[in-house]
Amino acid sequence: MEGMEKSPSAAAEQAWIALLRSQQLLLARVEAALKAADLPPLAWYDVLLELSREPETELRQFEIGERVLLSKHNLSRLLDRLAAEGLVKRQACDSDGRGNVVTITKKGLQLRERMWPVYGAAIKELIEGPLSAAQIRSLGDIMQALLQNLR
Amino acid sequence: MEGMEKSPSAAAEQAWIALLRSQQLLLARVEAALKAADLPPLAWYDVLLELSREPETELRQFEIGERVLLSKHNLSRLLDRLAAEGLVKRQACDSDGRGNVVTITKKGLQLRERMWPVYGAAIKELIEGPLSAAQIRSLGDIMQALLQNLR
DNA sequence: CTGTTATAGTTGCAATTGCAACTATCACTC
DNA sequence: GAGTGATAGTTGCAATTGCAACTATAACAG
Repeated sequence: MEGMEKSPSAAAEQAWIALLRSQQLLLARVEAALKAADLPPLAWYDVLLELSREPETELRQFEIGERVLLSKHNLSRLLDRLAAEGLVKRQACDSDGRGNVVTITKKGLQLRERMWPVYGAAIKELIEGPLSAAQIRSLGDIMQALLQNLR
Repeated sequence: MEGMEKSPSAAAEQAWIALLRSQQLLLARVEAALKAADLPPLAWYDVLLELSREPETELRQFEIGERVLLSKHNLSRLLDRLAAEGLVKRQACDSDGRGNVVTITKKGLQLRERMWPVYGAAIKELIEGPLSAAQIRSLGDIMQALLQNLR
């Protein structure tokens, strides 16, 4: 009764564990690189990046939350910090009295630009270093497939 | 001057982002599955698993830390919780007066066994569901390569 | 031995996260 | 337009994490 197993195959288990570990270590490396350069954590970058895609456009808070995968209360307080640093501006939304719209400030744009070289270099080293171009493509495809499955 | 770029290629960046996102979502799914079954978080499983590989053998605290990728103070307190629940036993090490040795209890073994079906089913669904056998092999290989690079 | 440095682990404190409860507005139905 | 349920966001509180300082032992050089 092959297909009825509820446990994963050995290959899947091994891949899962390697995925878990490497992700943990990769993330730690990136965070360490940012910290070493006296820069804020990755979560700040993510939010700033989303906002800087179209710097003029206001984003609703929940839109940011969807893109960055942050729970709303969590995002609420992250934005508190970002706003306190003058990196974003949060205003009441006139078309929806419950909500806020958020825009990035000049200072926020600048910070994101300062973060990117450090972040980018880390990605380059950690991904392009050990992997061939074919592997990178393959990694991208596989991760996309995993993501599809999570919708 | 192609090779001198400090930014990652578009493919590498895309793969990185997909990796980041999928890992985040996968982990959330697994944790949610455990919680839904009234089971403790994944970190507990990891520690219990390492200890249950040879249930008779005592492990030094730092050995657990190495295998589970947990900072020492973090592990120290996680073991506090596990010990408080009677899942592990922590004793002074006689061959090294600074250290502790940790063993898993019957109750700890039983908990790990109760966790595995839930965890395993989640892995099966999340990894084997969307990926072909070849992709799973490929994923394992790629993650290994990334890990190698992190030594 | 004695002094120095490294290792194992714990603890206090601040920052972050997760959860549940709460407020306010919106959208929809009757 | 009053009532109901959903949505956007905030807040309080407890649990977890990260960091730095601390204790105690070990290991090693002279």
